[in-house]
Amino acid sequence: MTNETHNKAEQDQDGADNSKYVKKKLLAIEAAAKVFADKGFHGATTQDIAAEMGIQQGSLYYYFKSKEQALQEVCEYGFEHYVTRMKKICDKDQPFEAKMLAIVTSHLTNYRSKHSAMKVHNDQRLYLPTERRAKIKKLGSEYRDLLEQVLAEGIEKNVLRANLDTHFIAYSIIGICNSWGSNLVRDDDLDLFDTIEQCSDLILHGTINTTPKM
Amino acid sequence: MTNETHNKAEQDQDGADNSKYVKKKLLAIEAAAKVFADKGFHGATTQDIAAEMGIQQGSLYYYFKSKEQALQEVCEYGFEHYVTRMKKICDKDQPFEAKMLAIVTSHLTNYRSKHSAMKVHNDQRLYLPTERRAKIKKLGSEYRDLLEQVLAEGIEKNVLRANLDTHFIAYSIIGICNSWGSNLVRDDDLDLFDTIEQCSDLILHGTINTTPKM
Amino acid sequence: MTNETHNKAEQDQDGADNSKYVKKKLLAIEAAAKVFADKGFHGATTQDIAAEMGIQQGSLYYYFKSKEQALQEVCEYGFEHYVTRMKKICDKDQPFEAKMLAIVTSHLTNYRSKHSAMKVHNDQRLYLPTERRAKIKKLGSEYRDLLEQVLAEGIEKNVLRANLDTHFIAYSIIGICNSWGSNLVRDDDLDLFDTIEQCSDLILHGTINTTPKM
Amino acid sequence: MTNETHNKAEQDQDGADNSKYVKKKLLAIEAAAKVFADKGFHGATTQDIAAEMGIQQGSLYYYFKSKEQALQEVCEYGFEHYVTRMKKICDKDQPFEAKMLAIVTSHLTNYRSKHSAMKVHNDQRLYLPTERRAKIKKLGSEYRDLLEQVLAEGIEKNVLRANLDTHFIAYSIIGICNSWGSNLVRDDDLDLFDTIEQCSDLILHGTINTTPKM
DNA sequence: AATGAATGAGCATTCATTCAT
DNA sequence: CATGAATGAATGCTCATTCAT
Repeated sequence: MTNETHNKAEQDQDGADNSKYVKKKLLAIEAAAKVFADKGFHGATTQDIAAEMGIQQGSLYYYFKSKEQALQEVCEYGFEHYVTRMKKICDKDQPFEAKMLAIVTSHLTNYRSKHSAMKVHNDQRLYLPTERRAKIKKLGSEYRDLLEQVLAEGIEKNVLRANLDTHFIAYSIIGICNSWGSNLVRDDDLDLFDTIEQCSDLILHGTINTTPKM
Repeated sequence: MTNETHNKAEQDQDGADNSKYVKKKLLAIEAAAKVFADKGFHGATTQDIAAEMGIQQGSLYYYFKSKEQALQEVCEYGFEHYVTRMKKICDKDQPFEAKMLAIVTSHLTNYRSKHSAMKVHNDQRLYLPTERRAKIKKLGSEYRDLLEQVLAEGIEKNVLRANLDTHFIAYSIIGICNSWGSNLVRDDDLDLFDTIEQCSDLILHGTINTTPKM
Repeated sequence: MTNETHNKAEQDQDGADNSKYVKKKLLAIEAAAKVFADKGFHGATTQDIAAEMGIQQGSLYYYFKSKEQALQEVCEYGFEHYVTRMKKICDKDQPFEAKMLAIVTSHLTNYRSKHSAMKVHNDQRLYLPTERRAKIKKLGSEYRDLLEQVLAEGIEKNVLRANLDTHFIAYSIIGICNSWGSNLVRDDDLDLFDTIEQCSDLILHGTINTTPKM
Repeated sequence: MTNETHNKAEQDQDGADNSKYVKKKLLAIEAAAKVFADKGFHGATTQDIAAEMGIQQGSLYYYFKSKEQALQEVCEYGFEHYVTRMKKICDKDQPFEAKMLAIVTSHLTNYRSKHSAMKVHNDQRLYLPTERRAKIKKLGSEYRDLLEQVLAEGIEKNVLRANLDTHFIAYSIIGICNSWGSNLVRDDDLDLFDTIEQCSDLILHGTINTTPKM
């Protein structure tokens, strides 16, 4: 619990009807996310973020103690429900293919809804000092671990090839999904469900034609 | 004799024995690449680059007219032999699998040799103003086009599944390779050839076990 | 509410009680005028201007968007009430000699009150890019036109010699006045009214003795 | 005689056949004059001057020890034959009107031939530190003194009005001439001899019509 | 809850100057 | 004579941050 200062920017859950603050804080995070996504952390100015919110530059400090904290919060926000959702998917008793589809869907859908924050998480989190990255890192490994478990299960059940390196495949899946996630953010015309389907298909079946040649 | 401008930073191809300049200019590009890769374009300072080269900040402007131009040159440098190599691979008369392996090898090897410049190209080129990105963009599409051709060939020869969307697959391959490329840059212990093999395998065969269950 | 830009330096006429800003902005213009007059536009630093105001260098940019804009505003300020006053003089129904005296008085008095700004207008306005000079140019021609009209009237009424080139004389009057204006700025001991009288006398009667020789 | 250093830039009259150096040095002064006239002392760069001469920036230091020295030499060069010529005019036994015409002619002609240097002398000499201005100042007062003598003579001979303040008139004449000199530099279409005539006429006869009204 | 005003450190860039070759 | 290479100090400008109101 941060009880060192009484700066509003540090107390997030006062319990009472600070609902107005909470709502505006969310807007602040989203504004920061958008601006960081567009210009990068160092390329963005607090003035940019304030303008995006429609407030004055100085007022921003009511919501964030510093620019760095804004980045941290954006990254955490972009990753928040992520692991939670992944856990739910893992816990369900479903065939491997269904799980994989659910995972890809979850990943890419997140890009479309919290797009900016996700992009910021992927591209800009490295500009945070190590201390600030702790929570984000933990979430990241949790996510990867869960994914690896799903893959291990697949192998065990003989659905996946026995010689697969689950660590490698997990990274690759995340890589493909992030890559398409960026495209989804950049290109509004790109169809979400089509992309999901194609990603899953590639991950599952690769590109080689396995039906016997005639 | 270029007697309109005497700024070395503007003349790139004098032909004569300006080999000393050319050599140091290359060092400048590599220093800039390293610094941009580490800190991002906006997070890096010209002082950082100069320090990396072992010269004074002001002297850097003997080699680059501006920080932006440095970024441009790094991006172009990182992509230079890229398309050339891809063309060579495409022109050879080889089975599809061999070509794909060659492509992945080329892509990932480039990351290890010109690692920083490649990373900068991928992550920072968007911070260049559109005019400066023209050449880079052209190289990018050429690369993608060549890759799509290879895939189309594979489909035609019945090596690849007929229902593949070459555009989608091309993007995905580039996505996986860049994702692993970043890992190769970040983690020196990662084995290059192992990574190459696993990437190719995933792209070709996916994850699903196709041998009949017993 | 201007909510597109929140840079004070861009909003000049808010109307409301931004009187504090307006007052300090005026001080800023006068400080800039003094410094530009002393050291020339390129020889002056923003640090000089800030020091003259007693604020920090960076704070200067709250009042001016750029050094160039400061020069522009100083020039316009130095010329502002100028044409207005000239118009009033022209409109009055007075004999030519009285008008000419009024014009010289107005010109030289302005040097003493807004001395620096006037000097800057005369000596430094050429360092402004053409776009920034538009308003200043317009004011300048208006001034000259009015002066030429006064002269034309004088000729018409047979007070002035018929063979005078009004354009040439107008330029010359401005030349003499500016020349003495500079002296007035440089030398505080110079008597304003004496200078005015002598200037008018020279312009009107030249130097030649017209009383018949004995 | 400066015999402290052996820098070529300080030895001007070696006696031998340094005619090549002398010629190029003159070109250097004229190049500096042009550039200073266009951009002002502080606005001009040594690179500009070198470019104007067609040499490299570093090579300029063969001709000038410093930028300031270049300014000094330009100013002196622009004023050099000036006083000499004035002396010749004064010494001749001519009626006052002829002398005045000769003076104005000399002044304005100089602007057309050494135009840039003259302009620099007038507008930029103040940016020199006091020590460097000694010679220029001396020349300036000599010039003014001679002019005042001519005027005093005119009064004595009853050609000029007895109540004239020679000091004031001398300054005014210089003021008018410089003002038109600048115009001559700026506007190539302006007719030199027409300007000379009109200036003399204004100085001598003023603007007032002295012929009795009918 | 928000803002206007100010700050001060940092940054890209310029430029006069030097000097070995 | 001339240049290429380098320097380092200065300068315009930006921006995160603070704080009284």
